[in-house]
This record gives sequence, structure tokens and C-alpha cells, in this order.
Amino acid sequence: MSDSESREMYLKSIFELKVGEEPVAVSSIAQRLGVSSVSATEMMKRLEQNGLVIHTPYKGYDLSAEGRKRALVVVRKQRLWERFLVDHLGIAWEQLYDFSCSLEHATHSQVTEALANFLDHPTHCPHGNPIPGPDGEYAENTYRPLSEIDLDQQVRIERVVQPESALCDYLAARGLTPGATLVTIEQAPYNGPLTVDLNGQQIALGREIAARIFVSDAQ
Amino acid sequence: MSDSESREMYLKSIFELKVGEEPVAVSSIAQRLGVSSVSATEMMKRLEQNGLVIHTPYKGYDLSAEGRKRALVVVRKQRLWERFLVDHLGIAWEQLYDFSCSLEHATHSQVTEALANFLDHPTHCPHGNPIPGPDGEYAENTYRPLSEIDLDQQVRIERVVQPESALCDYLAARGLTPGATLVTIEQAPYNGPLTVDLNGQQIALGREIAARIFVSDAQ
DNA sequence: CCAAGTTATAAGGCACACCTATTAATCAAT
DNA sequence: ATTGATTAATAGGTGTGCCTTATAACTTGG
Repeated sequence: MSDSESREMYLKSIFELKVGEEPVAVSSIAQRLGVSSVSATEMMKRLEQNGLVIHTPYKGYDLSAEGRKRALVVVRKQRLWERFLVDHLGIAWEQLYDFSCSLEHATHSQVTEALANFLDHPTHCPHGNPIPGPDGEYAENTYRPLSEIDLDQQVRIERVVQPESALCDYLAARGLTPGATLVTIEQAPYNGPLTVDLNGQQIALGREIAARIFVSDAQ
Repeated sequence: MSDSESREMYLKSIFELKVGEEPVAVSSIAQRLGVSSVSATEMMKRLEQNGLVIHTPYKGYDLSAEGRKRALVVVRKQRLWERFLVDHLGIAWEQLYDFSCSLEHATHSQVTEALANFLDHPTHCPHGNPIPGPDGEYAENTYRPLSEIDLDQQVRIERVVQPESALCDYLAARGLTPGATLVTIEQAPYNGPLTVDLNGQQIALGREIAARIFVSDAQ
């Protein structure tokens, strides 16, 4: 990978991994990118020197204002490409993330905006995630993770976060894509799987997966 | 640039620079890619070890069958993207080459074929160059370079080879794009400029440029 | 055929994104 | 307050794509 491409991936990872208020741990960044913690730490130092991230020792890293801006640019490119790939090229839902990930780094901003125009300025990617605006506007929506839903609730899948192909392969094979409606049936103890019912079929989902599926009430 | 991206650029350069039977000189490859001759030689050695190029000492390099195949894959991607950029995104003709050049390396073959399908399998890029087929079919067409046309001939611009943006900026500003019809007026001695008439306007073209513009008879 | 110009090779370096292995610092929980 | 786990920092190393400078090998034109 090239210099700027790597940097973009690191920034995007922090953006994607950030959930609550806590900074993102180096270890999780390293894991996400498939590199050692040392390598990730090295890169984070470089990014810190460039003012793109902020370090809280022994806690992790956050994006600075500038870093967030850069990350949003990349995310915008990726999610626009995902729309194009699925809407116009007919690429399978579970392959989108990987294919768009290479394209995102190779796309000049002028092409990005022309693409947004061509696509008629979509607001969400095929995984249900918001597409950042051209000037960095980003409204994180407020769906709740499936892992936090009470039992016997009927819910609708709204978004899948960190939708890399391995996860999406699994979900697509079971029909767990945005728009699907399911009912929470049973939560096994000791952080065990959550069983849900999708069209009469029962599926047991690990907690990590359930935490990445965001849902809304489907009354 | 990354490893494979660089390699692709080297292979593509040889493909683009190859004109007649002569192998392509390292110096011209180096010049095209903006690297030193030593660096280019280094890379050519690596490519030779991989069986992608064939060396004729003190003459230059040629693509092997496998190398040509790889180059054609890259060229196919680039030219398909150029069509998309100009036909659907409305990107200016003179910017196509640069923008498509980044995309070509980031495009999975599955996406390439879906794109070809979306574009309805175009045969030529916006510069008039043939788009290689999915299995490496490539028919070099037989137009003659403007630099070899007799005087007082009316000709039509069919293709512009090695259409990097610097050249295309120059040509687009003067209306010298594929489809334009012009008349050869005067060839200055000592490899001087060729003067042509385009819609009553006289333009003096250097020989290097004239050699990159391929034309057909326009009776 | 010989000198001028190209081309090739060799030597030595730089920056980057990675790596492993080790030690130091800090946090959290008993 | 000490321990055990996590996180950070240090040292040392790899491969790749680039660089400059210098020298050797070859081609070609007068």
C-alpha cells in the first residue's frame, strides 16, 4: 500500500471503530487493518505529528477536526462507490465493501462530486450508513444495536456497521440485510448468542455480530 | 506508489510506447514515468525475472506474452473508466487520462466486466484508442500519424496516443480532438513544425505532437 | 575505426510501511 | 499497595521503490 492510501485507511478505521466517547484503542485499529500493534502505533505517531489524531496515553486515539474531515472524505468516496456498484453495476451486496475500498483511494475529489451528481446525491450506502456530505456534514443516526434490544421485539434492520465482506457474506447468506424484519427471541446467558426469528427461521447470532447490526422498531 | 501499481504502470508504459518493431528504450520508459534510468532499469530487471518483459541489450525491452496480457488488462480498465468518466460523469476530455489512471489500478476484474456491461461494451476510448477485449483481444488500428501525411491533405483526427493531460490540455484548447477535420498546410524544414488549418485557423504543431495524432483521409 | 553518445552495472543511500522480540510504563482489581 | 494485564516504547530488521554518482560496456556516425 502507498503512503497516503495507508494513512487514509488508518483514519477511516478510527472513524469506523469509534462508538461512544472512549478513544479508539491502538489494538483494535491494528486488528482491523491486520497489522501489528507496533506498526499501528508507529503510524499513529506519524498521524499525530501531522495533527490528524489525538492521543490519550493508555486509552487510545481520536480523530482531530482535520483528521475527521479527511476520514469523512474517504468514507464519502467509498459509500458513493458502493451505491454505484450496487445500483448500476449489479455487484453483490456482500462484495461492495472490498471493491469500493480500493476505489475510494483512487478517486479525485472532482470525480467524487461528479459521481455524487450522477447518483443524484444519495444519503445512504447499501449497508444503511449515512453518506457524508461534500463539506463534511455527517449525521450519525440513532438506531440501536440489535445486541441491546429487549426480547420479543419486532425490529427492522437499518444499518450494518463495519461491513467488511466476511461479515456481509455471513449476513447475506441468512437474509440479514437492511430492510429485513425480525423478532428477538432469546438471549443466551454469559454473553451467549442472541436468537432471532426471520420469516419463521431461527438464527443464533454472536454478540459481536449483533452489536454491528442497527435496528429500528417495526410495529 | 505500491508494488503492483508501479509494475502495472511500467507494463502499460511499454505497451503505450511500443510503436514499430523496435524494443522500447529504457530511457523512454524512465522519461514517461518520471523516474531515473537507473530506477527504470532496476524495475525492468524485476519484471524480466517475473517473465513479463524481454530484454534486448542496448536496444530496450518488449512485453512477453504474459506481460502484454497484463498490460492489456490495465489498459482495458483505464479506457473503460475513461468512457464512464466522459459519458456519464461529464469529466472534461483533457482530464480523463489522469483520473482514469488512478482508478485503473484499483479496479477488481469483476468490477471491470460489470462496468463494461454497464457501458454496453464500447470499442474505443474517448481519445479514439481501441479498448482491449476481456480476453486480451486487441486490434491496433491502422491510421497514420499526422506527422507522415503529405501536404494539402484533408484529414480527420481519429486517435490521440499517449494522451496524458498536458498534451490533451494543449490539444483541447485548440479544438484538436477526435472527429476534427483539418488540412495539412506546411511542413517547416529541419523537423520544424507542421502547420495545419482547422476551420480557417492555422495551427503550428511540433513534430512530437503531430506524431501522436493519428488521422484518416477525409475526402 | 574511433570518439561521442547510449546503455548497463555497481555502490551507497533514503523513506516508508511493515515485522519480531524485548523492556518499560501504566491501569485496574484484588 | 501489589500484581497481572494491557499499552507503550525501544531496538533491530526486511523489502520495495526510489535516488545520485561513478564506471564499464556497447553502438553508431563521421
